[in-house]
Amino acid sequence: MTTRPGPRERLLDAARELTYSQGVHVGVDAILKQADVARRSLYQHFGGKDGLVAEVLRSDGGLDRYRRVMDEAGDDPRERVLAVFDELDRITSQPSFRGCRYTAAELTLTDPGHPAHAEVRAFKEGLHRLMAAELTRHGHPAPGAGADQLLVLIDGVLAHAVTRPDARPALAARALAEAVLASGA
Amino acid sequence: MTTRPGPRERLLDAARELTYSQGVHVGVDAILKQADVARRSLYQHFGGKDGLVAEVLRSDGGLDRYRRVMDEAGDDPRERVLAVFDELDRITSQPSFRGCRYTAAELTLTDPGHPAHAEVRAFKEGLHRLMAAELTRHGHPAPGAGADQLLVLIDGVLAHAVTRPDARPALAARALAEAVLASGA
DNA sequence: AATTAGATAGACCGATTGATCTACTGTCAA
DNA sequence: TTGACAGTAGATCAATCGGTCTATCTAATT
Repeated sequence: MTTRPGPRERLLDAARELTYSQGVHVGVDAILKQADVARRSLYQHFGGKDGLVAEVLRSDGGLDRYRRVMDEAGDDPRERVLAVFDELDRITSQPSFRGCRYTAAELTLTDPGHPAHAEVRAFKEGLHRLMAAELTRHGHPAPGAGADQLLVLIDGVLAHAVTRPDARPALAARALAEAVLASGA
Repeated sequence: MTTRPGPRERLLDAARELTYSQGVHVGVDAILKQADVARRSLYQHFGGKDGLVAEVLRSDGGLDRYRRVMDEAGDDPRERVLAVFDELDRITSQPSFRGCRYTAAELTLTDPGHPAHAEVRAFKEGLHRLMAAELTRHGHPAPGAGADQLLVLIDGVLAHAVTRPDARPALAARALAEAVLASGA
């Protein structure tokens, strides 16, 4: 049998799910109820709701997902980058898709001092490094600028698909990603 | 002297400013205070906070801004489209920039029945028509798909610039917009 | 001058927010 | 057995939320 995860893990899992489906403004009560955890445990482990939300973003493993998708696409940098947009098309086509967790946190949390902002920035910087590395291997003349373009495309897909998923923005972006890759022919 | 606008206009102005700088979760009290309007007037004119927020989006005139920017760029469709991204670069470089009002509303308001969602959709559909018209004049072989690409770029710029404004995402997107325009050579 | 509609001021409501607190339970090690 | 500790359960707190209410005032219409 599988041992039930500890309160800390249960809190993270519940918060991860609820903050995505309901937004970061879910009540603490709802998270506690779904995690089946005592109120005190939340403040013991994370100091408060802000700390929990930030830790959800930090431990989300979003970068690993991108890495895995690219690794499954093989060795060719071109195929690896394009595979990201194929995956985005799958993700944004699901009914449960509700936008990018990081962008949503950035736009929803008004307070500039909220610890979540640092996690969002760290994530996007990490993604930038990831893409720049691929472009470097591909022989792109300006991997940094090219990665900026890819990030705009990714964020654009995730933002636009919330309102107009039927437009299949990931496919539209895929074609433009080919243009980015063509820069380093 | 200029006559003071009526309560309805003052409410819209205050809500427009506060929902952008503080997010749509600003309290009704803050809006009433800044508008210097009685509580009752809000419910008389808009039925409630939801109605006010939706009307702010509907009456924002965002499409007119895009039209104006393009008109000031002259007649050439290519120049008109690229001018949009030059303007986006200016907007996203301002310290007061806090992201796209429509995307923020879409991501922040969890309730699918919120009247704001219809306004967001109407705005983006209108923008799509606007861009498709330019591409048609430009001789683009698939104006609808091309407009989808431009919208992804625009949303991407506005989403990405919140976290990484120094990357100048509008300039990165501008180069890709040229690729979109080149499709209809 | 009388009537009426719109605006103002502010008390008030129930619900919910995030957070703190005390008291109790179970487990494991010394 | 004792003590330490993490977790549970739940009362409780002040603050805030959106919304309704009554009462008063004002300005335009009749």
